[in-house]
Amino acid sequence: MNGRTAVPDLERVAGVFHALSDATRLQLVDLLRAGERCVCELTDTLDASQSRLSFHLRVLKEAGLVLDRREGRWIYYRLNQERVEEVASVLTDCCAPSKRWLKGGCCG
Amino acid sequence: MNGRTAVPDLERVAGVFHALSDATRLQLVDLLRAGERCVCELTDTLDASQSRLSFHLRVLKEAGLVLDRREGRWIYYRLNQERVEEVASVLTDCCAPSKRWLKGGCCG
DNA sequence: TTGACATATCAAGATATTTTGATATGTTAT
DNA sequence: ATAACATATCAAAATATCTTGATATGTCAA
Repeated sequence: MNGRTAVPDLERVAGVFHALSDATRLQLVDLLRAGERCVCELTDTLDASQSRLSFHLRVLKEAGLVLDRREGRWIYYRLNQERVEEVASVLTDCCAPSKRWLKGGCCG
Repeated sequence: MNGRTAVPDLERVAGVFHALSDATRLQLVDLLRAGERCVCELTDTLDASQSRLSFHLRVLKEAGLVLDRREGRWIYYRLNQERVEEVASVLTDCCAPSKRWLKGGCCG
């Protein structure tokens, strides 16, 4: 991005935050905190169109924040606790100045 | 957003995550973890154009993640620890299913 | 009081994201 | 086999974000 540093984590972390940067997706995450849900339950609850939620679920999935599994015709989504915790720790560490944060940061 | 719920926090939280969803801004936050910096130090370190960093700093500022103060011709930016911690706790709570998360969430 | 410096803001173009409606894919019941 | 269902994907339009270069604002030094 700036031609000098190669910080592999940067884009990935930014991608996870991007996945969390939308109100609809935050609502999805909020719903999934209570446990696995199939897409139709989510569309019902959020009163959102099928393709719209499908899009947002894909964004969350590609960021690694949710996992899915098929059961019959339904596809169930659930939080990927591990990934959420990993990102939570980025922010937690952010407030603990002694800890290294983004690998290879450019503090010169 | 979906016409049924009024979740004031949602957009604000989404806004903070959006501010964190860009590699340049994450680098800025990373730099500021070490303490206050003026814009010219940041542009030097990141080798980014002045107006570009100014734009990104504004995004961070509008999200409440950084604060600034003028000293002479320089403007110094620093992390707003409080806000960072607040957002960190959103994610931390996300992994603790018992706690309420987004106010007025739409779990029916 | 002019010039140089540090930073912000603006407008235009370049990119990326989101929504919508249509269609495709996979699954089950008949 | 066919129809109905649950979901994904696609293409196009609508929006939003980012970058760039130009200009504006505020501050200091000469």
